[in-house]
Amino acid sequence: MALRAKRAAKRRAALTRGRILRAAITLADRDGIESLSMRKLGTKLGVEAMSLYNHCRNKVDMLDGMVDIVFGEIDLPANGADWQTAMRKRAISARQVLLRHPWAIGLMESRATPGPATLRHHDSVLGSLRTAGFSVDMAAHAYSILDGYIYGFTLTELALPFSTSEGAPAVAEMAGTIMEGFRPGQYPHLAEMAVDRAMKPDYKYGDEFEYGLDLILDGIERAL
Amino acid sequence: MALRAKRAAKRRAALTRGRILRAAITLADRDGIESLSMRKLGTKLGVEAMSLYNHCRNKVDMLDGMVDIVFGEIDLPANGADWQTAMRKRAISARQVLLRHPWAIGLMESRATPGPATLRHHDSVLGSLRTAGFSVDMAAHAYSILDGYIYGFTLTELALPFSTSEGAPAVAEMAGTIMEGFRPGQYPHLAEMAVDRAMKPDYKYGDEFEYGLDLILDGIERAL
DNA sequence: GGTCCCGCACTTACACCGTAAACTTGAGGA
DNA sequence: TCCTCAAGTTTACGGTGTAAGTGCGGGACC
Repeated sequence: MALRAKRAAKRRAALTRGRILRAAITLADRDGIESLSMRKLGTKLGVEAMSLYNHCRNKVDMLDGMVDIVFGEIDLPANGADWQTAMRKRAISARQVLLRHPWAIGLMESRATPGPATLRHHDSVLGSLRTAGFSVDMAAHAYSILDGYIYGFTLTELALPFSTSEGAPAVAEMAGTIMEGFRPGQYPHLAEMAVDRAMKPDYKYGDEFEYGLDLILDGIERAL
Repeated sequence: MALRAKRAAKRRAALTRGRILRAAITLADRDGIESLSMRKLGTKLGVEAMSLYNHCRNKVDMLDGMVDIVFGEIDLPANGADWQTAMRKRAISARQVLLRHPWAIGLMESRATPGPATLRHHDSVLGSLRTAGFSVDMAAHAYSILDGYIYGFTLTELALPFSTSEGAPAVAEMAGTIMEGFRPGQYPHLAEMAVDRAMKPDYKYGDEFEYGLDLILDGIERAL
């Protein structure tokens, strides 16, 4: 009866696996994954750390859940479009999601058990390719190369010592200070690259992404 | 004078940044990076944890050093060969090194300060491309796409729930048990892929690597 | 309405972590 | 011989994940 009202009247909304995971993602986005602890997460939810263990088997299980939510944020390939535009949109969405949650890509390494959103995503991508006429082998090739590129590019991008959103001034400065420490001519090609590109005022490494993506999509089409 | 002999006569060989880093890499390779602690590393070297801080500013500095050593293990592109074979060999070497040190790829994400071996490697690759006639822009494109693919593919490969060396039986079994939990037809394309490929006795995901690599190399050549 | 049960949050405790700060020690140079 | 100083040790502190036990409050039954 007034069960709902009573629940709401309790000092805090009911703790839930979903609520925990969402709060954990928010915290990880803001402060980085290495600073995410059960105690801090509990505090944020107005609860003791140990209460979280009523909803997550352990921290690893929680991280699994977080990764699966992130995967769920990636756009699934649209059904109607041709495979190239479908894969292109999916790749761009995936990169955006991974940039939004920089910790997620580093976690993938150790996630052994894919969650439902992850599986649904994979199934949907494979379905899109098969519908477009890809053989099973060719779909596997295409998926492998595309996902490899998406993850790897974004990983590299995140490793760069500046936030992608602030952009050019930061990287120019950074490249400058890094190069200062060298003997002149020690890394000539690196220096050339820095002067010609990285230190230009409108340089954004992220712009490279679509160049490589299109090169790969062309290559796949030709291989069909 | 007999300084050398005296040093050697001390109960243990002198502690050195290099010796620490090599021991840390061995430990990380064996037990995983998350289990590498200063105390365990000290014990392995016959020394207290705090002694390590005489040679490494802190743990992050030590991890930086480890990553740089790993980078140094990757073959530099040979000078004489044409750029395609040079890049091909480098990519294959990089994948092998990263598989040997699975923790390294996850660490790259947060390394802000590249070490000397890392810089030398980048400079050498860029030099190889520029010598082959690539423009600065085209060299940047090629490097970005190749490295993205190498890291991403290897990351994906490491995320698979089986060691690449043991190969087919493990993944077949794994794919089987994962699929068991689903409603039939829930992930039809995933199931098709599993049956057609992953559960075949001689399936190795690693074989995909060179397919994608060659597709990318072809694409780059055509873009020249 | 009274009773019981049990889910869920809490408390306590433990082993481990990175590292700051103060100490000991032993060899090299003056 | 004494001083200096680099390099290893000891101690300590605040943090971590989580096992184990406690207690409360609402829902379900008699």
